[in-house]
Amino acid sequence: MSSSSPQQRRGNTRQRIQDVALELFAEQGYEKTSLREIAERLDVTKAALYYHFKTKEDIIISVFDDLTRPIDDLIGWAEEQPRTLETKREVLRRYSEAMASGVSLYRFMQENQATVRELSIGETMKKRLFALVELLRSADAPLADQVRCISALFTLHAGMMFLQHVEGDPEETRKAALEVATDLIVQAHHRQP
Amino acid sequence: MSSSSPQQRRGNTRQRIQDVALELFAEQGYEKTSLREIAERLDVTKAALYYHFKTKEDIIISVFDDLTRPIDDLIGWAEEQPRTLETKREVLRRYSEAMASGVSLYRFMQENQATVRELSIGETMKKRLFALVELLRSADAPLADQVRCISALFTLHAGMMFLQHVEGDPEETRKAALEVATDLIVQAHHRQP
DNA sequence: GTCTATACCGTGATAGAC
DNA sequence: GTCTATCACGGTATAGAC
Repeated sequence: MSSSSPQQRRGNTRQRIQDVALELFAEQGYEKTSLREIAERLDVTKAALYYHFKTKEDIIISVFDDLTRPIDDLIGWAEEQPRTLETKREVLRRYSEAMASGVSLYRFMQENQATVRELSIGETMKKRLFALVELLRSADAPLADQVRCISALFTLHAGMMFLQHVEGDPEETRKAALEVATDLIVQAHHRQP
Repeated sequence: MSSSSPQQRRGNTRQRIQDVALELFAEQGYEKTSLREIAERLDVTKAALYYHFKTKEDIIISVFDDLTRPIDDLIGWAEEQPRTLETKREVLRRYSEAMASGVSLYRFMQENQATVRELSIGETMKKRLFALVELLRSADAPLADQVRCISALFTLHAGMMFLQHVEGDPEETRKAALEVATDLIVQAHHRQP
């Protein structure tokens, strides 16, 4: 018991910046959160942040990279599977779980789309979303069924964000959203050859 | 033909500020749009804007009030109707149309949720969304069916925003989204007594 | 290698002159 | 009704203390 005082000694500063930043970004929005505020919470100066990260954008990029690897893996896995209904169900299941274990980040992206769109992570996220839609939909299906696939994805988001504030048990709500989403892709899937 | 030159003479300045502001807010996001930029587009100074509006927030509030009256009317109308399936369908139909005729505003609210949430219009919008959900759902229905009602609303949003960039004819896409949304509330409705 | 002090320019906002 | 001047705060940058 020699070192390590009020706010932990060292080495973990970078990690602590990421944690605090994500928390505040998700709570108050990206632009409304100032670097000063992040620095004050950690009891350092603004300039200290610039030792660990080149810019404000860099902070959120690093968080994004760390927390969305599961989605990347999921897409990689799914693209090597046969395009069966069961594969699609599994994609939704895993996507729902991935979101649940990174709520803050997904809430941030949901509520700061205008910001994210101009950031470099915007392009990345857009590509992944398209990849997911591509995995779920059948190109020759009627337009309504293609909408169903996208709607399924949005339902999972809605289930996490909007519903969480209204109903009781989040986990139960997540399951319900997953059920509805699955239902949608089942309908869309069955109408194809 | 005496007055009215390069940029229209007068009296409509307030209106022109609203138009330009909404356009830029929807395009680049609320925070990324500076008052200087708005002023420059109109060929006046920043301070001139402050004659017409107390704050930046006041600008978007005024636009919001002007453009969301249809939703307010819709809710008022629906609350006096019998809670039948046909009423619910009509709510979705009109909501979809209302969004179509105010795309910029809805896109702004969709992509700047974090900002809107802290603004006074956030509370108003939240109340209206809840009112709409209340009109669509049946309190005693299973959780999954309640999710379906919310999902229906989100599907309309998705149909307007996300899909618009991907597919071809926006009007056709809107119709498809409306179809899927209607389908969802039909399912939810039939499972109640 | 980790941080502080300090300064730069752009932002929303205000007061007061024309 | 519109402008100039001025303000505090935002992200960013660098020099240098430990």
